[in-house]
Amino acid sequence: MTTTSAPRELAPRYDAAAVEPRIYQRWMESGAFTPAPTKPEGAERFVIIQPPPNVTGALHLGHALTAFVEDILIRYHRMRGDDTLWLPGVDHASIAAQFVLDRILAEEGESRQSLGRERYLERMWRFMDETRDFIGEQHRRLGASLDWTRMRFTMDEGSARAVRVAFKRLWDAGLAYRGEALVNWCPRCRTTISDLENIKAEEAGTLWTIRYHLARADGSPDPDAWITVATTRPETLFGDTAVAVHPDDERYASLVGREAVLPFIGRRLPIIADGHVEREFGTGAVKVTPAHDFDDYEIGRRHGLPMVNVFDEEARLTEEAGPFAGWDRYDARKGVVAALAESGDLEGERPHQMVIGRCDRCRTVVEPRLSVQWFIRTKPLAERAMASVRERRTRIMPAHFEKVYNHWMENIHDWAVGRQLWWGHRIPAWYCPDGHITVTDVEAGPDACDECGRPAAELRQETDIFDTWFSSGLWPFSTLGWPDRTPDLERFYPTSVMETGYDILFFWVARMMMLGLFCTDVEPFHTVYLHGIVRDPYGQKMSKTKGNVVDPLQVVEEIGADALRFALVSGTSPGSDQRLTQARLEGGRNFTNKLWNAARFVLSARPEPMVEPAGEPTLPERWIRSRLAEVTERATRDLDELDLAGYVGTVYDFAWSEYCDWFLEAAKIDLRRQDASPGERTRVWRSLAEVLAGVLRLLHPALPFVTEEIWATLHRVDPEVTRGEELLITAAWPAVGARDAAAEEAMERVISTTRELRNLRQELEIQPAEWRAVTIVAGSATADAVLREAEPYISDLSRSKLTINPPGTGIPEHAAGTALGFAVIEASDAERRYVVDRHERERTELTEQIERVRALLASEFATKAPPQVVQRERDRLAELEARLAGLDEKRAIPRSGYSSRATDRC
RNA sequence: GGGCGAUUGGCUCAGCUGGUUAGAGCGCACGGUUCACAUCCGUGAGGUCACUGGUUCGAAUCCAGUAUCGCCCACCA
Repeated sequence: MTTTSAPRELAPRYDAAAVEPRIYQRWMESGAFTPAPTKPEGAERFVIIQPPPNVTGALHLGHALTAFVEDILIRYHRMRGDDTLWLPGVDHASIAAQFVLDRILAEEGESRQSLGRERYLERMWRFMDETRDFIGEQHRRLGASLDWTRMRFTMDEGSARAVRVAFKRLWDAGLAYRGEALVNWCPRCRTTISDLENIKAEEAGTLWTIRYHLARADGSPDPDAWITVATTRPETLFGDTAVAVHPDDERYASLVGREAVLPFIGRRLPIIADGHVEREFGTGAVKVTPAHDFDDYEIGRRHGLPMVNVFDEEARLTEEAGPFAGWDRYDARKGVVAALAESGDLEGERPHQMVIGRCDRCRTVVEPRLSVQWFIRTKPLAERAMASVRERRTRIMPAHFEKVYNHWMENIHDWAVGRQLWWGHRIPAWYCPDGHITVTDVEAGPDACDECGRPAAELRQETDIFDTWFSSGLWPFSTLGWPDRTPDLERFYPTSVMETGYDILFFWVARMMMLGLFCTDVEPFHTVYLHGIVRDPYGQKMSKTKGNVVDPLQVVEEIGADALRFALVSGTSPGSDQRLTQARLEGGRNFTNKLWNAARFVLSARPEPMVEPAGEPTLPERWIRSRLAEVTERATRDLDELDLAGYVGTVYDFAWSEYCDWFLEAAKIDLRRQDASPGERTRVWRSLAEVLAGVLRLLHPALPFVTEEIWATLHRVDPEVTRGEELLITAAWPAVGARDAAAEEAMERVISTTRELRNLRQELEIQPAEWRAVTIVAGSATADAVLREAEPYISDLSRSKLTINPPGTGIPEHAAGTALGFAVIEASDAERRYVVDRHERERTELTEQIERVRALLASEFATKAPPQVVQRERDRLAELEARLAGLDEKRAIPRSGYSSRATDRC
């Protein structure tokens, strides 16, 4: 670390861009991010395994939000002395990585094909080495206190082994199998994709109606008899193996059992009845293409139809398509339609809204494709995963996502885990020439075929790799050493909170639950915290194409990571989207600035010499400490309940509206009093500094940089205030102090009174700089005592030369009511007139209010509401009546004033 | 076709298990050159809590329905 001078003051302006990296460096050097070598005695576990960002990705606001939420929780628990681990990682993201590398290869004049598997993978690893640290670097800039010594990668050795072992166990348990099924195929990525990666949306299409001529006895088409089918995909016609109608559809009843002839190639198609067909749709007759449509596949299976594959892996028509063999699917569509039109068999076409699935990665229209694939049998896994949530062993926040989770789990399909890509974990299955399958978790592969004992040399490994989410699903424990029972696994598993966007609840959270329970017999985390999407100010999703993307790092450069963190976290609510506006960002920046300046004042106000504190604490001192106690309690509770916006808001309000607005101002007055002794000054300053220290501790998880920077100076200036704790990141979370209800109540009245005086001055258009004489007649003995103690504050903060009269002193007509008694302001006749009028209005209002409460108390409310609530209303009525009595009393008194009966208005 | 969520001052959002006069930030109006901060300070205006009905002594809050917006799931070619 560079040696810097050690200033005892803070710079006039907080320069986040300069301070933040320096502070981060200090944290790194302190080792604060890494858990102690052994678990501290009695410490509770708090562990978050970071959702690994894609290795190829640039940091976006979603990552930033995740990092901030997790960092706040980790810092909080670290300060509490819990056994804390936050483990970072990156995901190898098969398809996404391939996508990016393909582009790079294209620039280099190469391609996947030109390189071949081996050289391609070498190139990929080189690419990984170049980009792997990128996202971590960005997280460091955000202030994320991740334990970088435990950095993991879903393609590292540990993950690879976990993948093999998990798959072997699934295979042995009969939960992994290989079979033929219709899967989603992306013709551009040339791989299977999961249901989740197949993004469906309404699109405009065309519905064609086509005549299929009935077959005559010799199999030739009858030119005069036909059945008209409706289709949106004429090009799949070559894969038709039947025509289906509804069993109860009388229009076609006579045709069921006959055959139609497929145009172009003359295949004979049985006309079958199937309940799945909608009579109302199209013509009520549908061509059945089992190899290229999920519905038709089911029909085909029910009726034992042949399944004819007409597309190759790039969705070009195969030899099955006769004259159209080799055509692209969309060219073929046009060609088929044109040919049918020419032959007169195209009956009609009309525009049609339909749902089209596109590849999540490349937006290419997904093609259902019949192929032999590896599957995970998910039903039994899903059962357990649902039970965990139902029985509260894992809690989902917000709770309503439980329904979404259950619904998905209940309707889950088997998971097609194979991908026809190169970059990823290769499925550890070997085939022998006799068709036997051997699955092993041994990296080198099996010695021999499990079934027939053929030697390894004759076995051939599966070329498919796993869906990226398979290794991601093992993440919470593969990162801790599983399948070995490592000390880390023992100490840190299961983890505490899984924080991620609700948009990957199924992709990832659901799979971690299923695989976690299967592999480790325990839920991988206790709480799933789902955050929403960060949108632009108009509620639009951010996207590169819209050009409305906010780059977190740019924001950090401009206003600092703390400010961004404040903006994002104060707007977050689990499960809900938020809009990020300039105003919110400025709010964050302003708050760091406010803190900085408050601290700057505190540091500069330190009296010299510092001596033994002396004297009793003032009302503001007692008040602020009591308030800090309450805020500490609330902030702690908010954090325990994962209400982060609540936590930030609580401390923000306290710091700004109570500490800065009132206590700081009150303390200034005490520190500047001529008659204050050094001991008293020391005491007041200590209160100032200690409460500031309390605020810094409370705020550190939310605004780690600015609080740490202020802390450093505070510690240098007065280590007693920081209790000798040099670094805030490892300082103790504050304990809840004692409350002082009397002080809180009294100070509240002092504040109200001050406000009322300011308000009155403004209404009377008194110049802000002008000091006026004000006499306050205390409303009660208590108020009298409070007034005498608070006189300097009320005076100074309202620019009043204050005189305090005891209760019962005469109250002139132009006195104004305040929380502590009547205030008589030195005034001109016009001003007096104004105050008198003002009080007429007040009197009317008061009378109305009293009427309302009386009516309420006369109603059933009095007998049916809980006694406590009724009592509150009674108390309120008494206070209103007392105030009214005070007003009346005042009016009864001649202007000269004289003593009268005391009334307790306080 | 199912399901979920939202609807609170001009804008963005808080309002827990129903309980006084519904809060905040931004914006707006007025005022502020003193020793933390104009990235600030002070004062103020502004809300039939989407609508209809119900439960209740009492509803922004609970229930039912309606409307609008958004999202998720789904096998009408």
